[in-house]
Amino acid sequence: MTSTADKILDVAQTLIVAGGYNAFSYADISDAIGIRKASIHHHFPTKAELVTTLVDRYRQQTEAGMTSIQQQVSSPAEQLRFYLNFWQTCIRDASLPFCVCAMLAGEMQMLPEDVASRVRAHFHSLAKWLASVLQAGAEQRLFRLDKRPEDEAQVLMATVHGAMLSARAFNDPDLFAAIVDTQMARLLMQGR
Amino acid sequence: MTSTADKILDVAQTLIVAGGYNAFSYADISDAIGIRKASIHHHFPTKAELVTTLVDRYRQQTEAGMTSIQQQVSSPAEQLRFYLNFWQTCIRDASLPFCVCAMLAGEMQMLPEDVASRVRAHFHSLAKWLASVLQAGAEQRLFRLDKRPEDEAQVLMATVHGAMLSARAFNDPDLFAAIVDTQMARLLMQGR
DNA sequence: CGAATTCATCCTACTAGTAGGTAGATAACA
DNA sequence: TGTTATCTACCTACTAGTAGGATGAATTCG
Repeated sequence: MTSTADKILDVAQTLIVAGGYNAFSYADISDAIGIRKASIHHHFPTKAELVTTLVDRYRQQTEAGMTSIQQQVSSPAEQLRFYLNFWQTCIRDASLPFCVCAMLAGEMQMLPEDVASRVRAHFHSLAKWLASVLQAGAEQRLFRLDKRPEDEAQVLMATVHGAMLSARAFNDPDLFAAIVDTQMARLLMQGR
Repeated sequence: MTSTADKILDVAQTLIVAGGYNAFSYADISDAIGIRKASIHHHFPTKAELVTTLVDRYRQQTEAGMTSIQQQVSSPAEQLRFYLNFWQTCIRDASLPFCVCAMLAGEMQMLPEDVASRVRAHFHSLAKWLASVLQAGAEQRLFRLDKRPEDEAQVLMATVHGAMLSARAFNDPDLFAAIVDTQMARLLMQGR
């Protein structure tokens, strides 16, 4: 049993992932969960506060996911594989076919500052996590890095987000896996 | 001297690039170019038609750009460099800090079908052009491709779009160049 | 115990403002 | 002259957000 506030955030997340900040309204949420608009305003007085809370929750879930990956598997190569598989699955079964923060990043200039700063923070922490995994992998001679782990992490992150976009543009979930797997293979020291 | 219709498209393009399909209105354009809303409707009866025309124009400009690159420089490596430099410059001087179609691709599900199909078409032709450049470069031993040119083109395109997103998220235009140059360097057969 | 009170949740009904779009008059132009 | 471009004025639907009341479940008080 989930709370009303959580249900509101769930619907809002789905709608944001589908079309961004400006593509959803309180009325949409109202219709989706069978509650009056005013009741949504009771839980989240303004749209900015709603999305702020939403991004906070998303960041928390992401952080938990990262920690979980690092606890469950020890090999940096497998850790990266887990991260990529997560999105591969999300996109394939259409459960979360886009990163909330990647979606919002495109609208950065139009977002309330409270939201924008949190989106930026997500990008920072994701880049940091990827860099740490890449660095650990490089130290264990699992990855071959041409540049600093931080730089390679930026490339990888961009590829992942771009692959989400391409999968959507081509309406082909498998394209995400194809792009990301190519990049993953390039990181692994193949035939060296 | 540009026509009113072109001025409308110019403003609309700037606004779409800033926040997507749902983040601009006829009133915004009206304010920007000092013309009444109704006059915009004279040129573009509906918003869908406006954006459809806009994407058509953008695709035409892109096509012309590609052709121009292939006429002016012969080396596939330089052709690719030209393409990447174009975006590097656009993003750095903030003239066109995002690809219109990449922006719209994120909102694919909410777009009018006429717009969506054109966005898809842009992705197809861009992927095709990149693949042809990569293939030519591989044949001339300028690029080292791990996979088929079509697959490598998809990776490259995703990286470019993802780099646009990152540059925006981090509010750092130079990040685009850093990401894209790393990927470019990887394509070139550097001492391997 | 039971009554009074607080509180959270949800509601109906409303606001001011904006969305995309239309009708019809007027002006400029070929 | 008719055609193209622009205007004023308006429409309906929707936007985020507010005011104030009904319900019911805790909590406090006599």
